[in-house]
Amino acid sequence: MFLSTSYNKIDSKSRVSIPASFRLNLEKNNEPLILFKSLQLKCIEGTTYSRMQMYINAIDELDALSDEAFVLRMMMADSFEMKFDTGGRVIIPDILMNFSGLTDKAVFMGIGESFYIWSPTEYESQYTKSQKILKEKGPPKLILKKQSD
Amino acid sequence: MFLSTSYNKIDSKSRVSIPASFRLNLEKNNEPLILFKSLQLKCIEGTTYSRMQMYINAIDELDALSDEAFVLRMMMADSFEMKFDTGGRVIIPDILMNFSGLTDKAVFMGIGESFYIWSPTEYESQYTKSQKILKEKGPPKLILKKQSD
DNA sequence: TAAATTCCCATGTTATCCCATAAGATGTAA
DNA sequence: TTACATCTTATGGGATAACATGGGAATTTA
Repeated sequence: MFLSTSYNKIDSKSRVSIPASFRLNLEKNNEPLILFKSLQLKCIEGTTYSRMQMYINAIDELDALSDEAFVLRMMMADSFEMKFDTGGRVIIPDILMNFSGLTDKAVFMGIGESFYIWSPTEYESQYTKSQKILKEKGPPKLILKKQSD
Repeated sequence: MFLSTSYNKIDSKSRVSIPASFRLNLEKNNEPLILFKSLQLKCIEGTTYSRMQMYINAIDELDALSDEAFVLRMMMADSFEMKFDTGGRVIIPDILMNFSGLTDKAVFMGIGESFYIWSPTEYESQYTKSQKILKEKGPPKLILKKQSD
């Protein structure tokens, strides 16, 4: 599970340290890391190889000619399997740097099954927005369920 | 699985490098590479030998005299098993070059179980189209399932 | 024998590996 | 609590390997 927030530096080689707790989560499950363009937000999304595999399996379940399948295939084109160096860093592909507006600092934000990587300005504006919604509409009403797998 | 996007050059001998990550994916599963005309798009599709076998099996499930079976058989006729040179390149057959409008640059686009090869112009127009659909209809609503095999 | 194809090696660029350091956290004993 | 040692984490830079690509020699085909 990916939780918590941290700021890390992106160096001149586009290298950035993935937070240790995220790395540990991947390592203990023996999962490669996949980064991809978020479909709804201006940020990079990180998740496990096996979760990405679920998205791919979902494509075959859809009508091959549908818009949904088309969009999902394009999502795969904007997805990348990451390799860690000995210091726990990855190189962020240019496509993802440009899309998310990253330059020299990245905000890592764990959201459970995956995590977001934002530029500091985008992060702050989205965070402010979420606080505003929370204040106006109150906390969401949830129905909690135990794992069923 | 095939992920990510990359631009590679097609030289005067119709040679082109298959992206290293695609090659590795094939090698580690000991799979030959098959290229064929896409059925729905103006591009070449690449996939594993065993996924092509699944298409062939699917034909047998159809009415042998149906239009669908006819189209699929024709697709097989335009499919080619590729041989790699020592540098990881293949020679794209003329039929596929002409069909997809390829000249001197190829865009490789991983879409999960297979990948597309586009001319840069065709790629850009299709990519733009997908972004437009995403914006208008929003991200596809999926129910992700764990692997069942 | 001319043309095309296959094989092999050379090269520049880029990514990957490896080592070093500094800041911070954690632990231990006075 | 303070002082010191140890471990982890983030980060910098240089050496090395991998990749994409060009070109030529050897081999095949017509």
